[in-house]
Amino acid sequence: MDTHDLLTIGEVVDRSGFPHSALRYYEREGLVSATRTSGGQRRYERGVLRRLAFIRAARAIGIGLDEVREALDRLPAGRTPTKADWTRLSRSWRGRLDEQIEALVALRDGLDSCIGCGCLSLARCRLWNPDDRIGVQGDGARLLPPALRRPAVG
Amino acid sequence: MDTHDLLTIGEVVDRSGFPHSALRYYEREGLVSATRTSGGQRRYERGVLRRLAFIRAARAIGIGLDEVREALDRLPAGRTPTKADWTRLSRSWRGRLDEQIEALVALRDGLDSCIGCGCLSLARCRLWNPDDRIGVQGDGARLLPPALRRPAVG
DNA sequence: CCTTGACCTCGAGCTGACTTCAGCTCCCAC
DNA sequence: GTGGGAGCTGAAGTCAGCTCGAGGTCAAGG
Repeated sequence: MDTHDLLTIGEVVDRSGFPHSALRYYEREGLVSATRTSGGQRRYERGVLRRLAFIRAARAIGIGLDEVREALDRLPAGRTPTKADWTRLSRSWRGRLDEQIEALVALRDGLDSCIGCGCLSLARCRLWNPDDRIGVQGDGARLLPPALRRPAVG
Repeated sequence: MDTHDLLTIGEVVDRSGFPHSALRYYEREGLVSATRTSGGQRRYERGVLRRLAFIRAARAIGIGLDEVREALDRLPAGRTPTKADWTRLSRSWRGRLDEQIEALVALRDGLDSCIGCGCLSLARCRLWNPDDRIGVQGDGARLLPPALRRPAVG
C-alpha cells in the first residue's frame, strides 16, 4: 500500500500490453483512473492491471467500451474487488459468447447448405435470400451479435 | 435481356434490403455497377441482386468491402457467373467462418476455465494474462479473425 | 546542476462503412 | 402537360476506438 505499489504509465504499458495512448484514452473515458504526482504524472494502482485485463478480454469478445465501463461501474466502490466480483462480470459474458458462436454456426450451416444444395436461386436459399435473412437476422435488426473487433491489426 | 430486365434503384432497394445510400456507395467503391438512362438514372441488371446477396453474406461473416471487391473481381468477366462460380467464392469463406468459430470457442473455454478455477492471478490465467495472450492472440497480431460487424445496430 | 528519457496536454487525424443534406432533375400516371 | 414521388450529385457528417504530433515538463542518474 505504500508508494512503491504505484506504477508509472510506462510500467503499465509494459505489463498490460496497451499503448500509452490507449491508457490515456481509457482514462478520459472513465474506464480506469490514476492518481498524479505533484508534477502531474500518472501513478497507477496495481489493481488497474486487472481492470485492463478485463477490458482486453471484453474487447476480444466484441463488447464496446461503453458497456465495459458500465460493467466496471458495477464493481463495488470503496473496496478492492474480490475474485467473486470479477467472476460475476466474466460470467455475464459467457452468454454473449455463446450467442455469437451460435450465430456463426448458423451462418456456417446456411453456407454449407447453399454450397451443398445448389440452391442459389434467390427465391429459396436461406443464406442468399434477403427476405428471409439468414433466419438469424431479424428485421434488419440483429443478424449477428454486436461487433467483434480486434484492438489493432497492424 | 430486354429493357424490362433492368431494375430501378428503388426496386433494388426493395429486393436487396440495402438502402439507396449503400447501393450508391457500393457503386462508387466498385462493388456493383449500373447502366444509366439517358436522364442519368441508374438501371441495374438482375444479376446485381446476386452480387448484393453475396455482399450481404460476406459482410455478415465480417469480411471487409475491400476483400469483397477482390472476390467479386475474381468472377469471370464477360459471362454471367454460374452457380459454380458463386459456390467457389462462398466456399473460400467457409474456412474463415470456421476460424472465427474456433477462436470464439477458445475464448469461451478460457473464460470457463477462469470462472471455474478461480485463477484470477495475473501470473497464471490464460485469459487474463496479457503476456500469454489468450493463446490465440499472437504477438499483438491476430487474436481473433478480422472484424465481425453488423451493418447497423439501430 | 545537467542531461536525457519518460511523461504531459490538447487537438487533429484516421479507418470503415455508410448516412445525411441541400438543391436539383427525371419520368410517368393522370 | 403537369404534379409529385423517385432519383441525382458531391460534400460533409457520424461513430468507435484509438493514434499522432507539436511543443513543452518531470524526474532520476551522474
